[in-house]
Amino acid sequence: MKVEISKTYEAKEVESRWYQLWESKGYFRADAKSARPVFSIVIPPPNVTGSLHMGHMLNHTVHDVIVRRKRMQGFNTLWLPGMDHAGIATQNVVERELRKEGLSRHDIGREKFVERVWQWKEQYGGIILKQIRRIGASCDWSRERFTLDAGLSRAVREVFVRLYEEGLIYRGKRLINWCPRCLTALSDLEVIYEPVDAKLYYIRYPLKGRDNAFVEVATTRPETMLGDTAVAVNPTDERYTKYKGQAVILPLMNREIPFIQDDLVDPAFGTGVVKITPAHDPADFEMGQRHNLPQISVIGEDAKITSAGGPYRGLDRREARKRVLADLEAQGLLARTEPFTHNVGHCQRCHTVVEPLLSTQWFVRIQPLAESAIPAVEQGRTEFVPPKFANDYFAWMRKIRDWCISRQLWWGHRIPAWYCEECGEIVVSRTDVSHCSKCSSAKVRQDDDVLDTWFSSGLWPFSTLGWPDETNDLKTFYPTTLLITAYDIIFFWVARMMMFGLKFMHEVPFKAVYITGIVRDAERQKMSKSKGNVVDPLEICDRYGTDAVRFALARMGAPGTDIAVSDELLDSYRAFATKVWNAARLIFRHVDESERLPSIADLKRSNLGLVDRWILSRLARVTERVNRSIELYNLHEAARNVYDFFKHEFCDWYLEMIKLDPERSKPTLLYVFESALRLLHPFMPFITEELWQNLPHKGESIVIAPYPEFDPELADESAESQTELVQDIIVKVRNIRAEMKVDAKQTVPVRIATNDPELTQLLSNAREYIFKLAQVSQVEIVPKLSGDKLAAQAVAGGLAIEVPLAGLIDVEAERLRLTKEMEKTQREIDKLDRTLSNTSFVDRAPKEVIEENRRRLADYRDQAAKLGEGLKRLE
RNA sequence: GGGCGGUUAGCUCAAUUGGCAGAGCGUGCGGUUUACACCCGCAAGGUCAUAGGUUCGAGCCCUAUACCGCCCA
Repeated sequence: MKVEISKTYEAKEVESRWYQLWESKGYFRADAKSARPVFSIVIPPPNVTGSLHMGHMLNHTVHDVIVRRKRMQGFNTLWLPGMDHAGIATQNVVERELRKEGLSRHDIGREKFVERVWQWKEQYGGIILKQIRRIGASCDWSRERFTLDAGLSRAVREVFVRLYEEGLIYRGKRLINWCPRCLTALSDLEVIYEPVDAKLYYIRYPLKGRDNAFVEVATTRPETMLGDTAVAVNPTDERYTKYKGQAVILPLMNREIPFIQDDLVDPAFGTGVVKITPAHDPADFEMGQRHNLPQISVIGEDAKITSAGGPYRGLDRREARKRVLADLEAQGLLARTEPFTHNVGHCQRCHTVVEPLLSTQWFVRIQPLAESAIPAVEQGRTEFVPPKFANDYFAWMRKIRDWCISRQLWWGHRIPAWYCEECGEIVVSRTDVSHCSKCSSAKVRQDDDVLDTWFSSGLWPFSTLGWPDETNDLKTFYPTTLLITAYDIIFFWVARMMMFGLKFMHEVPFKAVYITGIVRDAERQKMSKSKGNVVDPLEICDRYGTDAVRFALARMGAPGTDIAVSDELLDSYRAFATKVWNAARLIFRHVDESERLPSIADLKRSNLGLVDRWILSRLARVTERVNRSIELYNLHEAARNVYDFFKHEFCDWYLEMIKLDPERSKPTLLYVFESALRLLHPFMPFITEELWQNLPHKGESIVIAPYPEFDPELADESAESQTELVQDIIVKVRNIRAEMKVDAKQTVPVRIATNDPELTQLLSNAREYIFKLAQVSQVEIVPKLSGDKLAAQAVAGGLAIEVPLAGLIDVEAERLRLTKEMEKTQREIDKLDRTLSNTSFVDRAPKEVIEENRRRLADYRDQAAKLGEGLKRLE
C-alpha cells in the first residue's frame, strides 16, 4: 500500500494532532538523575495576565529551535516554563474587575482582595501557557513554576533576610520615583523619560536686605519653589561670585534661603542660577545633602500640595503651577517665559508623570552585588550573544544605584519585616513573626508593602529549581546553559539574575545570554496597542501555519536584530511549508508502507548513481553548516542553509533528476528526505512529525530521533563537480531556449565539445538528465563544434556547447546575447589580469589565492575564446 | 550631552570573520512538464551612504561626515 497524504497541506489540522501526544509521552521531561550531558534553560516568565504577542513568539521560537536540537542530540534537556505574578499589571486587572462591581480594593480589604486575585489567576490567568503549547514550544510542564508559588516565595524571603542580615538591604528615607496614579514607589528603571514641550520660567528672587535687587532663577517646575531651601550657582561662574554668602527671600513663602555654590550647577542653563528643592528633584536632593539644606516636601503622594505649601495647600500640582505663576506675575516677579523641551519621567505602567518624592522605602545596596557581576562577563563566564550587549550591561553595572524594592501594592511578595508597636524594633524574619524579638510584645505588625516583581524574577534560575534546598534539579541544571530574552529587559532582569545568581549560588545563572531583536510591523514600526498595529501571533499562525511563522522568525531573526513581519514574508515561508509537503507527496508515490528506512551503511554498500552521491554529499555539507550555525546561535543562517538545500538542491534538482529512475534512487531518496525532516524538525516541528510518521522511520517520534550529524564519508567532491557540470549545461540550454523563444514543448538537440574521455563518459551517462530537464532530444559529444551558423552557443562548465536551431534562431538576437556574455567575461578577465599583473599581489598574497585567481583567469580566457569563435561564426 | 547600532538590488535582509557581492518578495518574458500556479523555467536589476586611510587585496579594518534608530543622562 502506498502512503497517502492529503493533496494540500492543512496546517491547522496537522498542528492539532501532535502536541498533546508529545507532552503525554513525556518527551519534554528532563531527568534530574540522568548522567547525560545537560542543556538547561528557563523561560522568561510571561506575565500571568499576558497573552502571546509576537515578541513571545520570536523568543519561544528561538528557544524551541535550540532546545529541540539539543534534545535530539541526546542532551538531558530542560526547558522550564512558568509565569510571573506581575505585581502592578495584575493588580490593575483585578481592580478593574472590582470597579465594574462598584468596588475598590479598599472596600473589600487586603485579604479579600488578594483572594480575588488568586481566583482571577486560577480562572483567567495563564492563557498564555496554552498559547505557548500551541506554537509547539517543548517545555517541561512537569516543572512549571509561578513566582508566587510557596517554594519560590520561600526563596524570596530567604534572599531578603540574608541580604538584610548582611546590611545589603536597608530601610531609609530617600528621594524616590512616585507614581501618583498607581500610588506606589517605582525603581529608576520603571521611569521612562520622554521629551515634553514645556516652558522655562524665569523668576526673580529678591536679594535679602537690598531693595529692588534680584537674582533670576530659571525653572521648569515653578510649583516646587514652595519647597525651595536654597539657590545655587556654579562656583566657577564669575557672574555670581559677588553673591557668595548672601541670602535671598523666597517669593510667595517669604522665607530666607541661602545662596550656595555647587559644581553640579550648569552655568549654561537659564541664567546660571537655579533654585534648590531637595525634596523634589534628584540633583537638588544631592546638593541639599552636601550643603545640609532642609528638605521640605511640598507635594504629597496624591500629587497635591501639602500643608508645607502654605496657601497652596490641597491644590493639584498642575493647578498649583498655574496659581504660583499667576501670583508671581501679579507681584512682578515672573521675569519671562520661554518655550523649552525637556525630558520628563513617566510611569512605565500608566504613563502618568512621575513625582520625585521623599519617602521611606526598602532598598538594596546593590553595588557590592554588581561588583561580582562585572568580572563574570568580562571573563566570559557569561557571554552575550551578540557581544555588543555586554557594553550596555557594563555601563549600567558600573554606575548602578541603590534599588528601591518596596511597592505600595497588595499583590506580590509581602516584605518579611515586622514592626513592634511597643518598642519600635524592626524584625526581619524567614518565618512569620508574632512577638517582638526584643521586647516580646505581641503588638507586631507586618510591613504593608510588597516587593518589586523583578526581585522575585531575579531569583528565577535557581528559585525554580528548588533553592534554598539543595535539590537534584538544582545540582543538575544550575547553572543553566542559556538565557534567551529581548534587549529591553537586560537591566530589569538579566542584570539582576546575574547579581543574585552569583551572590546566592556562587556561580553565574547562565553561560550565555542570547538577545533577540524585537518584532516590528511591515513598516518597521514598533508594535503598540495605541498605534493599533499589533498582530496576534495565533491569528498569524492560523493563517499561515505555525511552522511557517516559526520558520520566518528563525530565518529573519539574527541575534539582536529586529524583524519586520509582513504578509509577503510570511507568504514565502508558508510556500516553503507547502513545498515540503508536496515533496513528500511525490516521495510517497514511490514508497510502500512496508518499506524500511535504509541505513547509511546500506547506502554505502550499494552502487550509488551520480546524483545520489551528489545529494548525499550536499546533505552532509548542509548538515555540517546547520549544526555549526545553531551551535553559534546563528539560527538565521541555519534556517537559510536548510531552506536553500531543501528547496534549491533537493527539490529543484534532485527530485527532478531522479524522476528518470525513481526505483533506483529510492533508498537514497528516503534517506535524504528523512534526514532533511530531522534537520528541519526544530524549526518546523509539526509538519516534520506528520510526514516523518508516514515515512519509514526508526523510533517513536521525530522529537526524540537523533539530530543529523556531519558524516565526512558522504562528502564527495567529484560527484559535486560532475553534477554541477551537468546542471550548468542544463541551465545554459534552458537559457538559450528562453532567449531564443523556443516553444516549451519543442525539443532541441545539443552538441557538446570535449576530447576528454572521462567527460565524454560522464556526459553520455548523464544525457538522460539533459533530455528531461532541458527538453533536449539528442546530446552529441564532439571533439569540436560544427561551426554551424544557425546554432546558439554557450560555455558551460568550461565546455563549449551549441544548440542547433535551424529555422528558430534569430541571428541578431544571438549575436546580442553572445556579445553581452563576452563583455561580462572580458570584464572578469580584465579584473583578474590587473590583479595578477600586480607584482606586490604575486609577492604577498597566499599561494592558494594566487592559484585560484590564475585558474579563474584561464577559465575565463577559455570561455572568451569559445564565445569569440561563436561570434565569428555569426559574421 | 555620552554610548551603541544601522546605511548592500525597487522592498526586506544575507554575505561562514580581509580573497568570485547573494536570497526571498516584487518586476519582465515563457510555461496547466502527473509533487507543488502557495508552482516551474529564464532574465533584468549593485559606485556595498559619502570622503579619506591601512592593505597585494576592503561591503568587511581605521578616521571623519551625513542621515536613520536605540540605550543612558
